[in-house]
Amino acid sequence: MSQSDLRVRRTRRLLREALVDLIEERGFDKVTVGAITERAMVSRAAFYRGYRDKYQLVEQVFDEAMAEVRGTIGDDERPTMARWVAFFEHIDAYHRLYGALLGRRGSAWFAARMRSSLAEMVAPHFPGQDDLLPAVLSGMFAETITWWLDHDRPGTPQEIAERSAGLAYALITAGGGR
Amino acid sequence: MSQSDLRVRRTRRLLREALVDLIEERGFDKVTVGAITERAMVSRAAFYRGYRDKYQLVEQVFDEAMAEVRGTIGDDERPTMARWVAFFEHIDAYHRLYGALLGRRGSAWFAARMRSSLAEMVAPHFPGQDDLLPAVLSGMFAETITWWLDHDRPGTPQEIAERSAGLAYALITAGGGR
DNA sequence: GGCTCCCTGTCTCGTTCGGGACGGTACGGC
DNA sequence: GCCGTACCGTCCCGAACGAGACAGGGAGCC
Repeated sequence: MSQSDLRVRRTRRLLREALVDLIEERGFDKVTVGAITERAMVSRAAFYRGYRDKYQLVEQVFDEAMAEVRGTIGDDERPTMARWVAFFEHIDAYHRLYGALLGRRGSAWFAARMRSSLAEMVAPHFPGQDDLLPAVLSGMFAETITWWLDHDRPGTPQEIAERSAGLAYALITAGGGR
Repeated sequence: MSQSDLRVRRTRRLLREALVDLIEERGFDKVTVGAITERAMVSRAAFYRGYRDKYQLVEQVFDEAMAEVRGTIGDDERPTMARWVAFFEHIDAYHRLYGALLGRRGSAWFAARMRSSLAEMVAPHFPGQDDLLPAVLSGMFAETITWWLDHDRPGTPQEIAERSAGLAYALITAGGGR
């Protein structure tokens, strides 16, 4: 019920945008709940009705974005080039969010969380193995994204997707044989 | 009381921004109340609690901006160059609003209203005369602003202020002698 | 040790808001 | 003609919200 209430969706959106603004301005560590709510024109009480703290806000914003990209990419297919491209197009569309969270002003806590999320997305493609390869792949992947965003996204999403895919396949054929 | 409620101020701001967006996109005439509230993430009921119709929204947004510029310029001084510059700096800061309202996609109704507002600002400087000179001055003034905004504000506010002031003084010395 | 700030997280009460339905008007297609 | 569609403007009621106060926790400074 309340999930679809326009006020709830609006509050979430305003808080999300204020969060990204403030991370860009002063870095995640220096962002306070009061500053977020002031920028968002939302009361602190409303913030705490929806979130435990600023960390949970980041998690939820991130989860929503990941859910969206999972939806557009699809779950059960093998990794094709179209899916790589779709992923980087998603990063491109949300570049302010990811750049703020993963960049120099982001938080190490979140970067680690993102790597583990990526590992979970990758792992099903390598059944019956331990989780070293997914972990390394996701680390490489996260690093590629961070580099791309920190350098203001040079080239098109297609190009960076192709380069990233090339690196990943090299890693898989080299170390994936067991 | 309710004027200072954060929700009221937020609603006004969201509606104002949505209005400017939509005028830029489709022109004032094609903007509906439903489209404004949808873009602003505000209910139609909330809109009608605050405004009679879209025209009153524009009027109030415009009145707020004019009140602000009157405040920064001051009321009782003679027109100095500093005041001309301050005025164009205001136009510059709110260029999306004025560009949307006065430009090709704006409304003739509003442009006329703006001219008469400018005439009211100018008239006190020419006491004891009929109102032809203020009317002509404000028309020229409005035209200058419209031209500047439609051409993406070439030059600095200072430069356009100086040119505009030069034109105005020429008009005054020519026709103001009576 | 004190003291002052600033921030956190929680709560209550009165206000504003959204959902949704209503009747009315205008326009266009068949 | 008679439909369907779209927008307007108004209303009620329950839900979300803001204001403001509260206790508690650091960090810095004298």
